[in-house]
Amino acid sequence: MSPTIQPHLDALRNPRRREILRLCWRDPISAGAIHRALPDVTFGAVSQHLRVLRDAGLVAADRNGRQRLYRARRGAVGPLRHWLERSWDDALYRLKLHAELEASRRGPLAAAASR
Amino acid sequence: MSPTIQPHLDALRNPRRREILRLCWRDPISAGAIHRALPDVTFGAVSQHLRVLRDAGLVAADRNGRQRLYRARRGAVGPLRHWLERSWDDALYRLKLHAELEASRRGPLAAAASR
DNA sequence: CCCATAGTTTAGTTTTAACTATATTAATGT
DNA sequence: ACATTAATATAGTTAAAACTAAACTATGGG
Repeated sequence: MSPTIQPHLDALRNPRRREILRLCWRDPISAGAIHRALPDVTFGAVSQHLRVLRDAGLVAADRNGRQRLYRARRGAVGPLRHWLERSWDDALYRLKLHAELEASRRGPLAAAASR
Repeated sequence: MSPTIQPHLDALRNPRRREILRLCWRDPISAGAIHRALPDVTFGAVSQHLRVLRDAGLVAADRNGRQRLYRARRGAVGPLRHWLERSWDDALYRLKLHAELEASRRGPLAAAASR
């Protein structure tokens, strides 16, 4: 029912990883640059976060000489958004209510038939 | 920047809690009924999950005699959805590209002025 | 008041996440 | 080949999450 959102939720749950994802959202950025942007985390920790994000499919890396450029896979956030909409938002629920209301406006018989 | 999504992410990250939230999504349901619907979790654990969901504002409880009826606060999922859209989806990004494209169509000068 | 039912809370344990420090791999320049 | 830079991987530690079992609280019926 919720096929692949678990790793996405796990990845985005961590504020540090959200920050890292933001850092590579617009333009590709090297792991080292990310590390320098986050003063109080070791390089190793950053690399581990990047691995989680990569495993979740939220970022991708391209080799560029001896550094690795990370970029957010922007579309990868879509499924989570979609899941949120489908499963949890009240949009569908309201749609249903609206439909029933419409049906009842067309008269009791029509409303009963539509159920 | 992301004001209150942390507890929501923490709460929804756990599959068990997602299931519990689903159980009280449509109609109010007692804690005991939730427990009975989740065979391999103790009552205590269910109660703890409910507390997390309650603290996150995702469910509310009404007393009904000696039982407590839980119901999902459907609208509470909105902020998370909104945050996802604003922060992470590529919609804004595409909107920006689209605007620049439009500007460039109106001629180089207009495009330059719009920047 | 006493007992049963419905839930919550607490204490303690196990599992998992996040981190540091260190070792290791891979690419480049000399 | 060797040293340097950029990054990943691993081992071990600490902190947080999830769970169980048992104690506790509150409500309603006799």
